[in-house]
Formats: sequence, structure tokens, C-alpha cells
Amino acid sequence: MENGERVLSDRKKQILKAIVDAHIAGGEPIGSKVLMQQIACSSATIRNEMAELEEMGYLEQPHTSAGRVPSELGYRFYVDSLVEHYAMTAREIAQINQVLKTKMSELDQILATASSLASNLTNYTGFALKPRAKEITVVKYEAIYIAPGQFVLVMVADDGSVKTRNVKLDLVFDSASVARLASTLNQYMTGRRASEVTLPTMVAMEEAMAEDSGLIGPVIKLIYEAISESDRGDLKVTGVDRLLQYPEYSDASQLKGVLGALEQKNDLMDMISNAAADKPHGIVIGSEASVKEMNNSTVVFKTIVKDGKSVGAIGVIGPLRMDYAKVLATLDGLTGNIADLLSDTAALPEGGTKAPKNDQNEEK
Amino acid sequence: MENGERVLSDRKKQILKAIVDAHIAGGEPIGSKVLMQQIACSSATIRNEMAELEEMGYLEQPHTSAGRVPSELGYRFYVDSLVEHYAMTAREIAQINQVLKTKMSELDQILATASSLASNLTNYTGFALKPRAKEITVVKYEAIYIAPGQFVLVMVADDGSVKTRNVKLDLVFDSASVARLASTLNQYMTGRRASEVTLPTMVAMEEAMAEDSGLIGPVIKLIYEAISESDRGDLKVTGVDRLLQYPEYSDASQLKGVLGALEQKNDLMDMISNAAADKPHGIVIGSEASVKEMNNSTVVFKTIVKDGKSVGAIGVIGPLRMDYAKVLATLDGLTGNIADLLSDTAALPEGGTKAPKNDQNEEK
DNA sequence: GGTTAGCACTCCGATGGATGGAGTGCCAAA
DNA sequence: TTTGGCACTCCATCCATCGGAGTGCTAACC
Repeated sequence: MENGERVLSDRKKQILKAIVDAHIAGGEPIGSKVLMQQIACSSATIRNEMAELEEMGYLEQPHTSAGRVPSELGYRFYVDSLVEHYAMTAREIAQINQVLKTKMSELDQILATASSLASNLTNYTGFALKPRAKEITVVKYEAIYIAPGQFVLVMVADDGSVKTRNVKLDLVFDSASVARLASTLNQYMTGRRASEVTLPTMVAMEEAMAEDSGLIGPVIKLIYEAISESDRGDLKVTGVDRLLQYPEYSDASQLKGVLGALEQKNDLMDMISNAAADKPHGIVIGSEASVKEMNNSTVVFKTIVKDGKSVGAIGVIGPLRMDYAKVLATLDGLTGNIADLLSDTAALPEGGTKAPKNDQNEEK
Repeated sequence: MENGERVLSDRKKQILKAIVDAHIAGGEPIGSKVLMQQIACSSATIRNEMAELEEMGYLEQPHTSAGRVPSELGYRFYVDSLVEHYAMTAREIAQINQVLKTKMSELDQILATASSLASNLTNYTGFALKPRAKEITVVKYEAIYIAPGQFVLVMVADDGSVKTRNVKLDLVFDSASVARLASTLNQYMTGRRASEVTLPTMVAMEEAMAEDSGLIGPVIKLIYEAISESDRGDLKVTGVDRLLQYPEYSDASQLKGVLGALEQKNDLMDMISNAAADKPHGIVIGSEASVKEMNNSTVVFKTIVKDGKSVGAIGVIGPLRMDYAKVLATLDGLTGNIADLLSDTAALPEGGTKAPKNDQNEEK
């Protein structure tokens, strides 16, 4: 072969693609004979080409006298250059629309549903991830009087999320005290980070509350907890049982590794946060993963972008021989739908009034 | 044998217990020889007893010339009559305290942690369940003005839980309109079930809102959604990978069944809701389960009671030969600790003020 | 009567060839 | 450069063997 080391001849590409496709479909090593149907030349020629592809690192042989299997490099080349666009069937599109469009208001819920859909449609294990949120800043406080000694504290954050705390105190106060508390908090605390609340501020607030100054201490503590508790992020996994249909995971230790990594959510979350940076899709093949338990699996995911910010990601986990075409198309379809859901364009079929657009209202 | 069919002689109990204990520990069928160390008689005698125990249904033989294995009935008798009290080690108790006592405010979070602890301490798969909540009744509404056309709607339910909705409308209204909305809602809507909100009520509210009557329609719809969305209940599962260490689950179809049942949360939730009724612990052994995928597993759980109401349950799932003694003790320890956490007795190490008791504040 | 020693029997699981087939590598011819 | 042919390799399957663990049963024993 007079090809440079990097460039593959068209026929080599064709053969590689055929091997990957066939192996994705069947899971068995691919011999030269079965390829004859798709490649217009004899098995001997194909064998020669396969030998070269192996030498270049795109193929592997489980043992002599077995067919060829794509290597990680082979899969990588496949997803980068060879994979075809998969058109979702009408049924699949309908399923996404039907399930996802049933008016879901909460991001958590949307993500859980999307994870489940991803798993159902692709037949791999699906996941949805909510990124760790940085410390929030409260822009508005409200206190709702419930009963003597009891009220609900509501905090509205700059990102639109709302946190509430049920407060019971052994102090005597009435609804007027609670209202005063709210206005005091709004006056002194809004827009501040926890570290910016100083002792003088505390004292000023206690003075403003006059005879109810006892409220301030406990409430500040509560606010501090609520703010710093923040959002740990979250990873929902759906359809782990689907892994079992692939012989790759019939080995218990293999499966245990992956399941363990899924439990140990942090590793996966880190991996995805890191990889998500630029590309439209994240595709992590085998040992490209930073987590060694994932070294025999592929993770494909796509971030959900709202207002230019990533608000989550959905993806699937499966064997190296994943149906990349279908998975990519499915994730595209899902994220597109979710983006629509999250954007403010949902129209309400109602008389004269315009549509209420309830944003994601995430709470902790 | 002149024993009645029902009553087991002391020696039979002793043998049955020894077999169950040994089988729980080792997983292999138990022969008559190994029992000689614990039972003061010859292997032949033990064989005779074992044959009778088998005839009575307490033991099974995988095949002739194998040792005996407890049947489901055997396990049932064991947990009902033979299991010994297991005393948790200081380390285990310390771990519960340390992990659980770190000031967790939210029920969801407590349950997730408890599930994880249950799994870690017992080495089986742990789960935590939050029961489905019936339709809630809103006792108080509040609307927080954010910006023109935007406000946060807060609903406080009779059970103390709080729901919030971020509302954006293409209507023009100011903070005064929002305040009026809140008071109108409080006047007409509090304490009503969704079905009790009639057309006359709607009309009255629109009249009360005067020029902002356009707000009512969308907001009512939102409230209706929030109420009926209610709480679907939730099941968190932790440590599925631990199942893989038991040879019972090395069979893929077996494992797949259980994993599938865990995904399909409803079945398990029903099973637990049904069983939870009276007993302090729920123990569902093998085919006692209503879900056939669980027919080769045991589910042990215990409900968490607060103020006389069940607010959740935690438990573990594992093979029939589960270490019942340890599991029961662990669940007791966990539920006890959680009950403490939930009760209002946490003292705050603070100057003059009394402790703020933040209840569970569950949101959806 | 219950208990025990002994013994023949059963059955599983591991071991260890044979066997056949799929697939390759290589060579020589086209 | 491609192709047909052929020897070779290696795995997967099957089958037979074999040892051991454990049993059931019987006869002796207390």
C-alpha cells in the first residue's frame, strides 16, 4: 500500500465501516467472507486490507483464526468520519413528543423522563445529569406567616430558582413580626453572598427587628444553610437492566465495575463535565474514559443548553459496539425537544389570555 | 416421629437454625457432617432429622447427594422464630450517627442517605421509599413579585409542605396586582380541593381582580397542575452492584429480572405499601412477593414513622439467604436515628434563642 | 425406641482428550 | 493488484472418565 499512514483509501474506509456496522449489529467478530456481499472484491483481497487495517490499529483479532473486531481507534474513526446519519422513525419521534410534551414543569422531572426515554429508544442504559450549581444569590425574601411561632421562609435566587424553609421557633411572634422580618431581610440580605454578611449587618438587622430581634439569629443560620447546601448536582440512571442483554456485560466483574461507577456518581459527573466543554456531543470510548471501570464501555451524551448555559445533559452508556448513529440521533431529538420545552414559547390553548410560561422551578 | 406436624422438636429447630446460619454464611448446600460440630449427635441422626425436615417442607435438596438448603418455608420459620438478635458493632453505630447526624434538613436527602447506609452496612442493595402522597390541600397562597409580568407563586399545604411555581405572563401587572392576586387566592381558594373550585368561584375571583382578571385563568390552571401533580412517590435504590457478589445473581436472567423490577418502581412500591400495614418489619421472602421477578430474592424493610404517620421506608434487597439478623438490626438502627432526626428535638447551640426546628420541607 | 456405624449408591463438577468448523496467512497464478 | 487455493491455527463443543461429597438404608447398639 502506498497510502500515507494517516489517510485511509476509500476501500479501507468502506471495509472498516462495514466491519463496525456488522459488529455493532451482531456482536461477533467479522470474517472476510461475510464482507464479500458488501465489498466488490474477493475475500482474499478483503483479508489483505483487513491485515493492513489491523496493522494500523483500527482492527483487532481476538485470536488467530477469528474474525476482526474494531479497536477503540476503529470506533473513534468510525464516529468521527464514517457514521451515517440515522433518521428517527415516525414512531420514535412520536414517542418523544408524546411523553415529553405532556406539560412538565420541573427540570428534575424533565431530566428523569428524558433519561428514561433515552434508554427506551436506544436500548442502552440512559442517564440524565444536572450540573452542580455554584452558590446562589438570593434576590428576594418572603416570609409567610402560618401560625404563632411558625412561618415559611421563601428565597428567590438570581437564577430564578426558589428555595423554601419551614421554620418553627419557640419564640412568640405574630404575622406583623413575620412581615417585618421579610422586609428586613430584603433590605439587608438581598444580593449578598454568605461571606458578605458581616457582624454589623447582623446587628443592624437585629435593631430593625426591635422586640423581635431574636428571630434574626436562627433565620440567618437557616438561610446560610439553604444557600450553601446549594445544588449538589444529580445523576439519574435509567435502564441498567438493559446492559445485561449485551454479552459484553455477562462477565460479572465487568458489570460490577460499571454499576459501581454509576453508583459512585461523582466520577461520571466529572467525566462529563470535563468532556462537555466544546463539542456538540460527548463521545467517550473505552479507555478514553478517566474512570477505569468504564474502560470497556462507551458513554455518549449531549448537553442541554438554555439561554447559553448548560442546564444538564442526557446520554447513554453501553458497550463499545454501540449503535452510534441511532444514539446520536436520539440524543439530538431529545435535547432539541427539551430545549423547546424549556424555552418560553409554549402556547396555552386558552381564550383571550396569553400563555403562562412557567419556567423550570427547581427546588432543593 | 410422634411430633405433631406443626411443632418442631428442639433438636429440629437447632438443626434448621444451624443449616440456615451456615447457608447464609457460605451459600453452599449444607451436609450432615459439618453440622456434627454444632449438634451433639452423629451424622446419621442428623441425616434422619434432615430427611424429616425436608418432608415437612423446611429444607430442600438441589439434587440427591447434595447437602440441604433451606426452603422458603425454612427461611420464613427462621425469621419468625429462630433468628437471633444481632448487636451492631460500635463502628456500625458510629457510622450511622456520623453520616446521618450531619444536619440534614430535607426528607429526600435523609432517605437517600439512609438507603446508601443500609446498603453499605449490610452489603446488600439498599432502597428508600417515599410514599405516594394523596392530593394536598393548600392552606395558604403567597405571590412574590419579581419583575413586570413575572412572579413566584407559593403554595403552603396542610401537611406543611411547600410548592412553588415560577410564573411568567405576557400580561402587564405590577406588584400591587400580584398582592391582590395573593389575597384573592387566599380568600377563595384556600382549603378547597381541585374539584371544589366551581365556575361561580372563578367568576367571583375574576371580579375581585378587576382589571387584572386575566391573571386568574392561567394561575388557576397552574395551581390545579401543582396540586394534582402531587407527589408521585419516589424510590431510591443504592448499591445494585452489591448483588453481583452473590452467586444467586450470577445468572443474567435472574439479575435482569430484579434490576428490571427495581426500575419499574411501581411494583416494588405497591408491594411495600401493601405489606407495610401492621408489622414492625416487612419481610418478603421469595415467592411471597407479588412481583415474580423478585421470587428469588428477599426484601426486608421498615417504615419510618413520624407523628404516627408513615413518611417513608428503608430496606434492603438480596438473596434468600440474607443475613436477616444483621439486616433487621441495621434497619432498626437506621429508622430509629431518622425518627430522631425528624422529631423536633434538635437543640441549637446558640446564645439565648431557642432552637429553630426546621421540619421536613418536601417539595416536588 | 432412638442412635450410630457402615456401606452401597447417586450425582455433580472438573478434567482431558477428540472433533469440526470458521477464519486466517501466504503463495502462485491471472 | 487481485484472486483462487491450501495448509494451518485456534476455539467451541461434545463426550467419557473419574473422584468426591453426601445421601439413604440397614443392621447393630444402647
